[in-house]
Amino acid sequence: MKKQKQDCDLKSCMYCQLCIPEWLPAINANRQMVHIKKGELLFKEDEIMRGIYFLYSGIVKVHKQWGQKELIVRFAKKGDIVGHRGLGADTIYPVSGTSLEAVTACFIPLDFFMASLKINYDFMHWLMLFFAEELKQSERKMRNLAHMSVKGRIAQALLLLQNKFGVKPDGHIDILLSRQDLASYAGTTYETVFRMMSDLAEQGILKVDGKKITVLNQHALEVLTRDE
Amino acid sequence: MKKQKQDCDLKSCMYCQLCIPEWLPAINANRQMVHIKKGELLFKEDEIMRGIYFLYSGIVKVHKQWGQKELIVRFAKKGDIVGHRGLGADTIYPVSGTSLEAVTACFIPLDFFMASLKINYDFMHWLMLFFAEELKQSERKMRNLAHMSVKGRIAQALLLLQNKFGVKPDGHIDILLSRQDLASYAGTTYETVFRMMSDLAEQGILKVDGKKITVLNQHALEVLTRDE
DNA sequence: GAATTATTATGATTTATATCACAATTATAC
DNA sequence: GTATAATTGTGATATAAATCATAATAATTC
Repeated sequence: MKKQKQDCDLKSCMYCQLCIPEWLPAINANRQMVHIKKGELLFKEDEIMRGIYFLYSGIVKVHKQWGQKELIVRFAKKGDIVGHRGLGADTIYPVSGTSLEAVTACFIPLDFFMASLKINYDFMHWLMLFFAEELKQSERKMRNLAHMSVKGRIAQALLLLQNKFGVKPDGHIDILLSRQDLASYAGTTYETVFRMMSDLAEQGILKVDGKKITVLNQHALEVLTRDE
Repeated sequence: MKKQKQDCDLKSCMYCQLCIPEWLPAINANRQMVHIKKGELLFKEDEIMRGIYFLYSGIVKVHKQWGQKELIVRFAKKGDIVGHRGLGADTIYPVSGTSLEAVTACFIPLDFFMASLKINYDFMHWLMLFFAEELKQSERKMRNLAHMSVKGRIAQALLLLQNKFGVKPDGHIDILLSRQDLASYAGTTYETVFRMMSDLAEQGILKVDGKKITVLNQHALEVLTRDE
């Protein structure tokens, strides 16, 4: 991972948008542009938190390990904040961030970030509500892992991905994931993902062409995510 | 649920501790004491958020439903904040709060609570870090549900309970849960909880006497929560 | 562009854990 | 203090989904 000074427009993330204008020069002086290639680590689970990242381009998967198995807790794209899960009682990253395609990000060192919070009420308010929203989503997913069937969780995962990344002109969800990543996101194995997706394709609910997945019947997917 | 004006010392929760002294009279004017009996709802999943609660006494389980099944995401005791999961993009409670024993709580209406945040930087900062910490814990549990065995999850649940509620002089964890509640906390069924606990008792790791559970070998439980 | 590595496809087999069933307690209510 | 409901204990059975195995593609790398 290389770091370099380089300009961004200072208005493409919530940090720059919500900090007071007088603070922007300070941000400019403290930020570092970070470039990583596809498949590289941006930050690593269990390591001491160095700071926060705001993504300029590319996609990052945020994941936790359990022995050989992983669970993807979130995907982040342009404009998103990542690394903030390290905040709290200790400042150890509880997750890793790995790029799925080449990533450019703005790195804010932890001490400067914490100082920013003291000055910028609006940003801290936003961050607090953002954590609240992520907690909601996390607990919804937790319940799904505990009680929903695998097919329901895969349906839910596809709906969330479509909602976050949108679709290309031809209709396929605008993110290309390996079966293994999809499995890690839905909390299952890639073999099971394969079987369930074949099944959904046969039923005409999905169209699957390699990594390009098109939702043909969104309502049917939503029904699969309902209880009972 | 009955509400009544009644004094508390205005210093038993983080809200009163971190708000500026000048704000305390406003808190005093807006808070409402709430009393509910064992097994009653304090707030209900999917309902519009009315406000936040701080517990004075009793224990509350915070839980989500999935059809007939439930998942307990957290237990709260004296001093703890509950109902804050309603904050975020919308203000719908994503969970229910049910008392496990008679509860007295301080209710703060949502609009006054939001106003408090604007005035009291220290409290908002604490709340933000509290959300961050809860998100960490939530995602750890999420990973456990996805990849850890049931026995590991039960061991983890017992360790968390012992850590939060402590032990009575005779050594048993200072919270009495039904097997079903323990199961809902560990993300399994009460039959499986029973079997696993019998097993752990046979191995001399636990002592189980009705609802009184004593951890005899904490290290052995911790080993069960490790990966591989 | 050949060689190596990773991903995808697919069936067979195993296993952990839920579900079902019912008796025995224990708690709660009237 | 008896009646009713809820919780606990325990074995038998079912099943969803993981694991194992192996071939077929596809994607990197040198």
